[in-house]
Amino acid sequence: MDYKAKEIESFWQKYWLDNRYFEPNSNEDITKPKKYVLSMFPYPSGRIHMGHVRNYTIGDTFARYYRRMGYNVLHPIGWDSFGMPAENAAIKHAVHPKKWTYENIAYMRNELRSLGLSFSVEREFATSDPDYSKFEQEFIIELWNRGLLYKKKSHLNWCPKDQTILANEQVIEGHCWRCDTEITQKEMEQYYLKITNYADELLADLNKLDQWPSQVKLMQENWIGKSRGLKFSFQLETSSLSLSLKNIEVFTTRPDTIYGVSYIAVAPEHKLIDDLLNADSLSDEVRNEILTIRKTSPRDRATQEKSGVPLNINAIHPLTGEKIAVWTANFVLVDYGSGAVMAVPAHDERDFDFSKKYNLPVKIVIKNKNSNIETVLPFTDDGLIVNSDKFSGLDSNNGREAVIREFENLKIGEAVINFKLRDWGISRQRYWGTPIPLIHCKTCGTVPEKIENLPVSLPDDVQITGEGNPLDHHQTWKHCKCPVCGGDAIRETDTLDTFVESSWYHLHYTSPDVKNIAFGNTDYWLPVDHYIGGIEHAILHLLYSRFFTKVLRDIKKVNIDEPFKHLLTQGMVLKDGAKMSKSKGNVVDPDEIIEKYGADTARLFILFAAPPTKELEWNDSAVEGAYRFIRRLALKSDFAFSENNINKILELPNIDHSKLNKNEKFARRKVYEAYKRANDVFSKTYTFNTLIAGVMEAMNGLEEQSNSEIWTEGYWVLLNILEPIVPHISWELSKKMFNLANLGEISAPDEVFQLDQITLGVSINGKNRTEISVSPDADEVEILQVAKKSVAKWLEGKTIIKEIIVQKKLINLVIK
RNA sequence: GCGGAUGUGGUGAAAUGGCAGACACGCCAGACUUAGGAUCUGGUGCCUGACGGUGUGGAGGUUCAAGUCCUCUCAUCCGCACCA
Repeated sequence: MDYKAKEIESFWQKYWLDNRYFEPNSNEDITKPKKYVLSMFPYPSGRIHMGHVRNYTIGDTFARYYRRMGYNVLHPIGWDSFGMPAENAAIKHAVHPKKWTYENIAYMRNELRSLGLSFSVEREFATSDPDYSKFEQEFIIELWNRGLLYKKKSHLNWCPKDQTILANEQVIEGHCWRCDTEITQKEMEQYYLKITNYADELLADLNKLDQWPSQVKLMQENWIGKSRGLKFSFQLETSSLSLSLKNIEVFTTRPDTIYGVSYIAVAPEHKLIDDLLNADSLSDEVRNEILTIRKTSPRDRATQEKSGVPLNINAIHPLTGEKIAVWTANFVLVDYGSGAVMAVPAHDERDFDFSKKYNLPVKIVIKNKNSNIETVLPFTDDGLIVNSDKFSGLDSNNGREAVIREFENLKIGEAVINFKLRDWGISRQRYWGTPIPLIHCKTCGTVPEKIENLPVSLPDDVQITGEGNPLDHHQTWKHCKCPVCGGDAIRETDTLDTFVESSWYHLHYTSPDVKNIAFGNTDYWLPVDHYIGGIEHAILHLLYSRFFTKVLRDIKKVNIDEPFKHLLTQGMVLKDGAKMSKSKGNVVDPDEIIEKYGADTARLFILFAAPPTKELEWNDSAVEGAYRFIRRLALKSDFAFSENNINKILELPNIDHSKLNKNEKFARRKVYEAYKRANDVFSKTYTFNTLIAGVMEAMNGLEEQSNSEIWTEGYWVLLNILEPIVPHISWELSKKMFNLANLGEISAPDEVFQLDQITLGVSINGKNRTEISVSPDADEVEILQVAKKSVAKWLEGKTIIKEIIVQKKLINLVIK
């Protein structure tokens, strides 16, 4: 048969669509086992790229495999369609974000279809659809009512010219990306989700994710950053001053170094500084220094040299009563712990650098346990406590507990747990996002919109210029009535971070009616069995969706703790050793590849060139190779089935294995080995490249013989294996030859794996010398006899001191 | 700096501690061809004329046996980056 990729592919794509072949069975009394396969949904940027092709091909391969194995498969797609690029396009090309977004979706939907991806059409949605916003706004209101959503002031990048907030990536070397104006920090009220309430559970439940890559779990663990330590206060010597603050609270994970404190450092934003500025007790020089640091963004501070100023005020060490100087320093973070640290320069690198710069005292309180080794400062490891009164002589571990107990007994401190994880800021001062469904009323305060008024939809009549927030300028949208008292009120003009939409879209796909129902049979469909996406989402998206799942569980919407059972993080697609990008000019356009070779070739190459988790190097001639293989598959089908044959073959031919010759037996074995390997790959290793190699070996084996029944059987099995990988050609041939009867489960006959002769390697002292061929029933004595004979020339004049036989593999003779 | 991953032919890559390089790309030689960027046959880690030797970033170690396990080290990539 000739291979005409285009004809075959468009025929089957239409066939699948017309027959609703990819729609899951949504009857409520579902008895079939299910699989939920999900590739991360795309942002509709305009055109698909090779990363998408890889992502969706991997997902599709799982989905098709499970369908073939008889599962009820949910394999949906949608669009993460809110976000900044639409507004950028609006600014640049004067096109409305909605128009731009939905046109992109229409185009990309066709691109994905041309790859033969088996997505459910009926469950597709875009997160910018008002129906989706409606459900999301309901959750947001619920969270507000439960106190999990709250307002807090925080600092944002502000462009004074455009009167707009800028995202970090819009700030280029401290200047606005549009107008190049120097940005400033502006304090504004922002909305936060209390993800920190779930910090402990998010950390602990990582242990349940046994099918996640360990490095993703580790990244999340570090991001959550749990640490245990001592919280206590230093009394301030404030006799000469009237300050509202009488003491400074600090947090330390090293209570064992408590006797080594030589100064205290507070963050420049610490309340104590406000007090001192108000009390006017600081010199102009110190005051200016503090104000300079305060103006510096946290990002810049991180790269600067450590610096600070003394505040000319002392604190009292709670155990020794010593006076300790209080400083402010640029490296102390205001929003971690209590915004102040006890500095132990001898045993902390930051404190050490700082003390060196300002000549502050350094007191050694920890020594290396091996006393022969001189202690090089700063010594930050655990060790033996010295110079610490009654704690001297303890090791760090015991010392920490002892000091904590002492503070707790004296009721001047306590053991506490701290997290690096901060609450999730979800408000954005942008147009193209889900409106936050809250209303500000002068008498009632901030109140949620009535549920029956949802969704709060975006107004279409806006001008997007990049200056200010269009919603804030829209008078008829902005002004409304208070849902509580009916008085004049103002809508919240902030919209939600798009990470909110992507935190629960996987749950919405369970709905058989995505426009009207938030969730379908969640108990049946959840969790997602295979989630496929880029490693770049290892922290934020995956943490937020885990969080959101737990929140929705707590408000009784779903009944699971973790949303994604198996996570497969795909590698990047490279060309010439670098990530494909326009600026490098190394982009390969999926549409062109499909046009030239067809979708099956693109899919086969992408799965064959590397295992899915590794980087994939694009190689034009290897793509040709993939194409050649598919064409060979089409051409050689003539050996298995004649097109003149009107009767299709509806069951496997009955082959008498014992009557076959060597090559025929070999071909059969290779075919069924490929089948076995395919099942292994889908259930354990996910290395589709080796599965394809197995199929190629089987094809090579078939070509070494000419028995047409074996060809027929070979095609029956190989098309079955290949269907998830190269669906179009597989359906085309399966239909022609077998009326699709081969696309179900297959059982491999045992006889094909039985060998007449087995080959064993013979080694001497571990070095491979030759190989022998024996009957599979040969006993050890016989095997050794043959083996020794085969290596006689190496044994001459030597004595064998050990004989090792590894079943079906090799013989190793140790000689002297 | 901390953490993680990866290092195997000319290239992409295979290999439950058991014959390293399966499968492909490329290359070489040949066949069929007016022609070949089609197809088919054979070859292809490196050194050597051959016997043979050698070989999985480098150095050690464990083992009858190491790409695989352990220690140290180098390189590349990725993530986090003052979290007290």
